[in-house]
Amino acid sequence: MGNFVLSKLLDHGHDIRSLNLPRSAAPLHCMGVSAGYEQRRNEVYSWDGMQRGTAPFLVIQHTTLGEGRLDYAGTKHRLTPGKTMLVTMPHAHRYWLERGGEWEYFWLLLNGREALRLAREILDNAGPVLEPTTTQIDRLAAACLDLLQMPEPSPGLASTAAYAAMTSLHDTAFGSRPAPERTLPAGIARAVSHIEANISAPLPVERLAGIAEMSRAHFVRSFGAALGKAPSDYVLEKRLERVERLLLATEMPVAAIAEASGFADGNYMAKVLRRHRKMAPLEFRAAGRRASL
DNA sequence: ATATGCGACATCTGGTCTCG
DNA sequence: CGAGACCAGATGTCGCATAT
Repeated sequence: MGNFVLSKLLDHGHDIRSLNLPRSAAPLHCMGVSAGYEQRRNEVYSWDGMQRGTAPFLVIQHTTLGEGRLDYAGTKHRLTPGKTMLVTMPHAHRYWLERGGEWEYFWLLLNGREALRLAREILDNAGPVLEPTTTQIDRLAAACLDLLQMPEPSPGLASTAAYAAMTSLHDTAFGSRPAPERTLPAGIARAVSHIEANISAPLPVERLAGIAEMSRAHFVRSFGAALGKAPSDYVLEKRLERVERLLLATEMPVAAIAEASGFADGNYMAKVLRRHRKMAPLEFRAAGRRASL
């Protein structure tokens, strides 16, 4: 009967660690910021989800002993051993230790768009309190231990640990059930289908926001929450997919492909392709042809 | 409580141009 | 056709205000 990694974490003893990583030139969207393993007893311990700034992040806290309390938008939960709490900030919730109580847990603090997107999906589906299987707990504990013990922290390693934690929670919340058809908010869905239908036309964010009937700032926020990436990134990906298809499936010249894919000219298209695929257009065409022989 | 709008900001990118 | 320098304008964010 497992929990091998969990016991290693318990052996590791109480500890807290914050990683102060430099801002990367190529941002990772699921990032571990800090982690810890602690015991609280007979003390005042309370966190309010509205009082922790406005920069969004999320906390995963898994109880190993004792009991914590969570008030999540009016619903009260008991956090007993084996239960994992997932909360995002800012949000109307509070978690605390009852007077005279005892609470032992390990926790991870993450940020990044993808981490928040996953958290939102999990919260929508399963709520803020999860009961992972033994294996899933071990995966969480391993991620926590990784963040605590990482000898030379780097954005990549911190992201790997954070992703491991989120995917464990994902499995807890969704298991192997088939995905329920994704329902995007109506405005975002309108914008997305407009993008797909008009990929060869200019698609400035301002106009997409108009189609979604939102302000530009709010549109970018909602789009990121729903799809895990910025609108311009999404558009660029769609354009690139089209460019690649046309390069491989047709003999169209570069300039024509650029126009058909929404790029102003072949020159710029080549620059983008090079940045994302490390290949010039005709090089990509040749390489693809070679690979399919 | 939550969703949305507003305006300012620093940063990034699309598009142009030159050259090989 | 492709690489690279350049920069106005576009983009993503933030803190805060307002609406539902």
